[in-house]
Amino acid sequence: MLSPGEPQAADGATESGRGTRQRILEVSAALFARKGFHGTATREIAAEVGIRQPSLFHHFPTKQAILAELLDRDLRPALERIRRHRAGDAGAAVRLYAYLLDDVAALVASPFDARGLYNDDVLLEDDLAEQRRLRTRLHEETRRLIAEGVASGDLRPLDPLFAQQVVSGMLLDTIWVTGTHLADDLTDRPAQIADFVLLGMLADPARLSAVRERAAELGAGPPP
Amino acid sequence: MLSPGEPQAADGATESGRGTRQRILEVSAALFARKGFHGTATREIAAEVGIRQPSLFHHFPTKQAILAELLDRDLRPALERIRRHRAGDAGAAVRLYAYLLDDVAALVASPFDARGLYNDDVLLEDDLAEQRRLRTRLHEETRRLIAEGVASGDLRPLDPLFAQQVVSGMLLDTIWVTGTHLADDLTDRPAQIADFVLLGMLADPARLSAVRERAAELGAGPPP
DNA sequence: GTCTATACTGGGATAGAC
DNA sequence: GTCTATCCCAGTATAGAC
Repeated sequence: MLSPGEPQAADGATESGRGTRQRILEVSAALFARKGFHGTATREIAAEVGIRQPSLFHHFPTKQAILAELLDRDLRPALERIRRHRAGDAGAAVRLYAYLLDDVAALVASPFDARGLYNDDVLLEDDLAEQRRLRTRLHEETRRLIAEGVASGDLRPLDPLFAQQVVSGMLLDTIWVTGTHLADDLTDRPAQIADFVLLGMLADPARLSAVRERAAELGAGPPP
Repeated sequence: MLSPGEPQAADGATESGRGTRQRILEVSAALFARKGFHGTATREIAAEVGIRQPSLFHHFPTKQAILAELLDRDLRPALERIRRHRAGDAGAAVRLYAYLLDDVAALVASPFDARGLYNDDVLLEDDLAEQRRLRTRLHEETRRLIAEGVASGDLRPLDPLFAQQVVSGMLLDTIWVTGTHLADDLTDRPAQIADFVLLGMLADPARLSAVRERAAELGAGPPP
């Protein structure tokens, strides 16, 4: 998945300026995803971008700085999404459904391949404390949204920690599947995920179609 | 300086022979899980085992060989489990439920920490072709069990690939949660996971309790 | 079966020319 | 902003004594 507007030329990119930084991010994300942070050499990144290894350090001070920016670009919009949806005034089940639709759609469409950025110990480095914080917030928001649903009776009495872990896991899994192109067609994913999660959590599973319709009214689907 | 010969182990380990090999496997699994294969240095493994780095190579020819054995010990019993359950004569939903109970219980109880062994590119190395094959088989068995359920009408008409990915993802996620001790009490996990998955897949969610009871009759719970 | 010493490689990062 | 050249450390693995 290449960022829109960038030439997909073999390498002789006409615009070397701002484009290079972006390409470094995209290429790094894909490699980190496939081989892990430690498994990816800066030389590989450079090679795929089409420059020499030391040239990377003109754009980023360290290899970790690349990771930090990738995490930021992944986490900040995600946090914004769940906050926006949580703040809605529909029932918790509808808000959860709408959030899932929106989030999965965003993940599937992202030019970055965030998969595998989170399974690593690197996140424990001091330099990534901020990113760790963002991630914790994201989990908290998820847990709260679910807890609201449980409290209102929309959702069955799940352990909120378990439920949050399920949701986070399924979202991460989506990123993985997206990145590896393990599934050919991903247009259905948002609905598949949202349906599955809600069925597993709704106090009354028969309400799924009502929840789905209400979320659709709110325009929660992926933007065209 | 450590006195050579006798281990300083707390658990009456006069056996330096076979015990060390086992400890290397356990320690490596935990470290690979936390830091990834490439992120883990053989020196770290050795340090935690309580020997010097070169001594590792008396027990394993290469670092990759440690990983290969870990994968084997994780995949072979898992494959055996799903085959056994798939071969049962209950309905597909019951067999799926029983398998999930059994598998999650095994994962939670495992001395090995298989989390993070699978997210890495190392799996693509030639030496790990056999392990890759086992993993594919495991996915196939899962997909078939689900497909049987869909065919019989027990399960709603899910895309089998999507469903398999959900199940595999949730199992991997369990391993992760187990390893990080992110949840204090895991005795409920098998039932939590099995319930959640079945609710998401059953054609008639109201049948869950019946499925649950039938699986319990089959003695599908974790062995005492 | 474990040790010390060490060979050898790969990888992150810097210096300085163009 | 990219290059070449290079530094230096970390990492896997081997040799050989005990």
